[in-house]
Amino acid sequence: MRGRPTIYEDSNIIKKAQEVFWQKGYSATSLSDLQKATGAGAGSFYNTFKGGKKEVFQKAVQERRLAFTSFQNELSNSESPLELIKDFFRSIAKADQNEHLKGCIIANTVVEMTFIDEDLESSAVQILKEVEQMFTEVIKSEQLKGTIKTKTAPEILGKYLITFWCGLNTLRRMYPDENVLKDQIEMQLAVIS
Amino acid sequence: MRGRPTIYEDSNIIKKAQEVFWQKGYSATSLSDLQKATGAGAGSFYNTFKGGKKEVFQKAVQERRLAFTSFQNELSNSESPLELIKDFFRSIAKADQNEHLKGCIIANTVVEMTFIDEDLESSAVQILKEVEQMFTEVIKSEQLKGTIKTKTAPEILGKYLITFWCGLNTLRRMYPDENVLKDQIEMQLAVIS
DNA sequence: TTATTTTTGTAATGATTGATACATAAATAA
DNA sequence: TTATTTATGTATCAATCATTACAAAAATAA
Repeated sequence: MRGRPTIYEDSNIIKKAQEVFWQKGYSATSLSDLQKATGAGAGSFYNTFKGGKKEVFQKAVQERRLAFTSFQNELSNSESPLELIKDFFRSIAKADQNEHLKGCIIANTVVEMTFIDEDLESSAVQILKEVEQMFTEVIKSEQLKGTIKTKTAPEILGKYLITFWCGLNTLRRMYPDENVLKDQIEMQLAVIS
Repeated sequence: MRGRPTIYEDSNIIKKAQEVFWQKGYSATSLSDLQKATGAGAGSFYNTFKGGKKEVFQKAVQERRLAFTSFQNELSNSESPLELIKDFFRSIAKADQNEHLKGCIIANTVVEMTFIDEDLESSAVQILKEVEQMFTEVIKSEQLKGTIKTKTAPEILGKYLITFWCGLNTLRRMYPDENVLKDQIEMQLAVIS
């Protein structure tokens, strides 16, 4: 292949940009912030991402979506997928202070982008709905197996869990404290049993 | 009193500014946006609020806090405060599309301001904690009265409700639909009984 | 070598940001 | 009336915004 070799890999720019977006959100992150974080100057930046800031944000969000897809794979190989989901919630309590304050970039995006950018907002909403659907399906199957006694509709319980996820996104910032969060998470998970 | 009479009342500027902040958040709202919404030019604006944009945002948030204080008064005069709280949650489902998308300005602020402005973030967190405490106290008293059977600690149930409130803040944007929200709210309120 | 291609770094773009300067308007007090 | 005070409207500020322009760098192909 011809041309000057690439120093700043697309994937690396996205990763570094994601870190900044995750903390500061979309509007409060400047191109200057991104250039500092990625090391890439304006030349490389716009050569790689013609769509500029917005394209990189979209890709940072989609990058996060991959983590979810990967979790979905774990689920399908698991013997007790519900326990996997519960353990995932439980693991949140153990995160460090900074992770608590960062929260979930997808949930953050829904809140920030609602009247600002419809594309960014709706793609974040879609991801949350996919996660919700995953919750719902696992619950439905465990109800059939009889592992879950509650007869509440799986669609309601799936929405309950995604609501919890989004609520936890703020509770973590109010109380970035393992002990507080641990008790809350156990209490809310007990509803699904 | 001497001097040219005031056209743009402080309280009116704050109200109009709050509408914009509520929709667009802090960072994405420009002084130009505020001037259009309030009618006040830069002269009046900075004459009234020496602290500029940030001071007005603080006051818009505190203005919202008054709505909460007023609800607290209703509560203390009520014979069944828990039912009042539940009805408040139930009323959320009936809001119109735009209100759903706006969500709660306090919860929004916690998410947006975390790494941006510590003053604004922590004052929003404090308000959420006050609301949580109100929940907790009502639950505690109803447990003593025997109206609530659940023996779960009132502190846990209070945090459960504030977590629900913040989760609903995002669920409403995913499903700005009365029927969907109604069922979810009933399901989550049923936990406190 | 030379031509071609791609990336990089830097300088500049015009627009917008939040905030200030300041003259004028419009009231009251003396 | 005249002096004083306060609010308003407009012009302007430097800083920053996202983006573009473009020449130099650094590789391969011919």
